[in-house]
Amino acid sequence: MVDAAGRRRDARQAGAAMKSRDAGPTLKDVAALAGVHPTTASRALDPAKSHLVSEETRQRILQISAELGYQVNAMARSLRTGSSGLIGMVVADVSNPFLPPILRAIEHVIRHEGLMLLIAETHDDSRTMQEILGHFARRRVDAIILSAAHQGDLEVVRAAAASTPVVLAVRSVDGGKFPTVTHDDRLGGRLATQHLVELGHQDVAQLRGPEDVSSFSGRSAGFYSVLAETTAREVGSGLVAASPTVEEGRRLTAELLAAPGDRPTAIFAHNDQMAVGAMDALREAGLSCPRDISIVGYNDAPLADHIDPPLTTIRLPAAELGRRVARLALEQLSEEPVDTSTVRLPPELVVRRSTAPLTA
Amino acid sequence: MVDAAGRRRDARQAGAAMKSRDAGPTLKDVAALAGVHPTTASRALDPAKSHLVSEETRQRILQISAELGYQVNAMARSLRTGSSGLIGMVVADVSNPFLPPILRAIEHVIRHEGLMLLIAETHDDSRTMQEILGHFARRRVDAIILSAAHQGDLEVVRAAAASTPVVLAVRSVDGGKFPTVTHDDRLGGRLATQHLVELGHQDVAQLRGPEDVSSFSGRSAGFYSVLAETTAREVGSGLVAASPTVEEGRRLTAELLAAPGDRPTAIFAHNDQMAVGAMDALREAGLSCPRDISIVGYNDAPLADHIDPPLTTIRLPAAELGRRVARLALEQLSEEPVDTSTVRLPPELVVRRSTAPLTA
DNA sequence: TTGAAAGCGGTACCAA
DNA sequence: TTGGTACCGCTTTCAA
Repeated sequence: MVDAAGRRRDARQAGAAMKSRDAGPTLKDVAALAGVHPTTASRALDPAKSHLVSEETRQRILQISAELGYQVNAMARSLRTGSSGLIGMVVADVSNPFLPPILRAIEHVIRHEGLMLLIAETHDDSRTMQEILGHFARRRVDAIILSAAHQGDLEVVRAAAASTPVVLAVRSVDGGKFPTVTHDDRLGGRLATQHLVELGHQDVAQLRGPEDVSSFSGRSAGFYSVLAETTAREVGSGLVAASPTVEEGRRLTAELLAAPGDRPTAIFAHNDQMAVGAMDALREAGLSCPRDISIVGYNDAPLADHIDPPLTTIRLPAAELGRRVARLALEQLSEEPVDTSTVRLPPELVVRRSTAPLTA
Repeated sequence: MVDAAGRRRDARQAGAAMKSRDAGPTLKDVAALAGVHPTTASRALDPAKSHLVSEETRQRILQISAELGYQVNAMARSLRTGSSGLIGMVVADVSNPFLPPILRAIEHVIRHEGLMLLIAETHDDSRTMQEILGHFARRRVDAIILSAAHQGDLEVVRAAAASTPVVLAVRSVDGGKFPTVTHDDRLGGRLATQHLVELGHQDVAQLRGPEDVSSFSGRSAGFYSVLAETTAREVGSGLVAASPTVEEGRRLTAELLAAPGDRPTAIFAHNDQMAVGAMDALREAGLSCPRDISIVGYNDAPLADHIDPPLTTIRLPAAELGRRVARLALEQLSEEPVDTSTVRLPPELVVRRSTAPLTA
C-alpha cells in the first residue's frame, strides 16, 4: 500500500498499533498524486474556479481526490477565507415543543446554503448564555440566531453583536437595534382573551410566564388590552410562574382556587403546559373544564388536541418564522446594510373543547 | 482610538462604511501590547501552561487580553492541534419527544468538557445522512454520535468510522463493531406485551414502526417472544407504519378494525404517537379504549399522561442514556482501546388507564 | 492554464 | 522564563 503523504507514518513503528484514522489525505497528497501543484488541485476542486483548470487535469484531480476519499479541512479553509460556514443558534430549551418545527425550517434553509447550524441551550440561565456566546465567538460563527434572550440580556447581546451579526428569533429585546423575527404575542394574547370574553366570561385569570421574556410580557399586554376594551376583569393578578411548566400551572391554579373572593370562570395560560397543569388543579378541586372553568393555552403543543378535554390554544406560524429567521441570518453575511426592523408574524386561535360559553 | 493591529484598516477609507466587526484582535495584538512574544502570550492564556510564565507578565497579558476582548480563534488553534473540539450528533428528528432529554444530557456532559455539540437531522433519509457525515468529516469533528441509523446504513457508518470515532445511540446497527448505548427495546416490547397478556388479552395486535430501525425491530421481537411463551396470538401481522406518526397509527388501526375475522382486544403501538392515532380510530369506529380495546404506547411522550384516556406506555432511561453516550464518545477521544460492546439500559412499564383487564 | 510564495492565527518544539 | 522558527492545510495574489 502506497502512502501518498509519507508523513507521520513512523509513529506506527514506535507506538502500539494506533488507529490509522488520524491522518487523512490532504490537498498536497491529491496534488502530488496528480502531478500538479496544490494550487491547481484547489482550483479543480472548487466549482467556482474549476473553469481555470484544463478539463483533462481537472478530471484527473477529481478522480484521485475521490479515490483517496479526500475531504477538505474546513478549519484550514475557514482560517484562510475568514468565514467559518457556521451559524450559531442559541435556544432556551430544545424540549419546548414549539421549537423543533422552527429549528427544522432554519436548518433546512441553512444547510441548503452549505452552512451548518451549531445549536446550544441556555436553560434560561444568563451565565450559560454568556458561555455559549463565548464559544460562538471563538469559533467565529458567521452569524448568531438568538431565541433565548431575556430583557436583562441587552448588554450581553449588544456585546456579541459587536463582533458577530445577531438575529433575534421568537423573543425580542427592547432597546437594542437587532433584526428580529418573532410572532405577535400581543395579538396572540388578544385572540385568546377575546375568545373567552366572546364566550361571555367576565372573570378571567391568566397564568403568566416570566415577565422578562418578551413572549410572555407580550401575551400579558394582549390580555390587558382586551380587558380594557370590555367589562371583563382580571381575577388574581399575581400569578407569575417561575418557569412555565405543568407543575407551576397546577400550583398557581390551586392557589387561585383556594384564594378568598371570586373564582374565575376562564383562564388564559401563557403556554400549553401550564394550561394542562391548570386542568389538573381543577380536577383536584372537584371542578370541571370547561363546565366550571374554560382554559386557553398557547403554542399548540403536540398532543394538545388529544388531551382531556382537547385544548383550545394559540398556534404559531413556526415554519414560516424559521424560514424568515434563517433568511435574515443569511442576509447578515453579505455586507449589505442591515435591516434592524422587527417582523411579527400573526398567530392563530385554535378552538377545541376546553373553552365553552359561560353557563349562567 | 488606537488600533492594536494596524492592519486592514485602509479598507475603511476605500469602501463604504463597513461594519467594523470584521477584524477582532489576534494573539499577536495582545503580545505586542504586552511587549512579549506571541508564544509567551499563548502560554499565559493557556491554563495548562500558564505556570511557565512569570506571574507578573502573566497578569499583564491577561489584563490586556481582557481589555481588548481577545478571543482565541478556535479554527487556527484546531488546525495546529489537530482537534476541533466538536462532537457531531446525528439525529433522525429533533421533534421526536424522546430526544430532547437525551440531547440535554449529552450536551451537559460535552460542554462540561469544553467541547461543543454540532447537531443535524436526517429526517430518516439516507442521502441526507451521508451529506451530514460529509459535513462532519470536513469539519473534523472529534467524534460522531449517531442516533439516526437504519440497518441499511452499515457501510456508510463504517466509512465514517474509518476517519472519525463513531458512537451509536438509541439505534444500533447489526454487523458493525461500533460502541453502542441504547435501551433494551426487546425488553420494552416484552414488558408492554406481558402487561396486556397478564390482563387476560389473548388477541393482540401491534402497530409496528419501520423494521429497518433497530428500535422497532427490537420491540417486535419482544412482542413475539412473549406470544411464543403464552397462548395469546397476534391479530393482523402486516401492520407496519411507513413512518410512526399519529396519522399512520390511525390509518393502520382503521384497517385492522375493518378487516374481516377477529378483532384484537389489545394493541401494542411502537410509539405514543401511533397509540394516540389508534385511539382516534377506535373512537371513529364507535369503540372505546380501554373498554373494548386496551392500548400500550412507547416512549412516555410529554402529555401522554394527560390524554384521554391517560396512556399506558414504556419509559426510557433518557438522561442515563445520554450521559453514557456522551461519556463513551469522550472516551473515544483518547487513544485507549475502544470498547465496541453494546450497552442496553432497561426501560420501564408505566401503567395508566388505556389498558384494562379483558372483559369477558 | 499552471506554479510559487505568502499568510490566515495559532501552537509545538527547541534554543537561549 | 522567554523567544525564534516552523508548520497545521488551505486559498489568494501575482508571475510565468
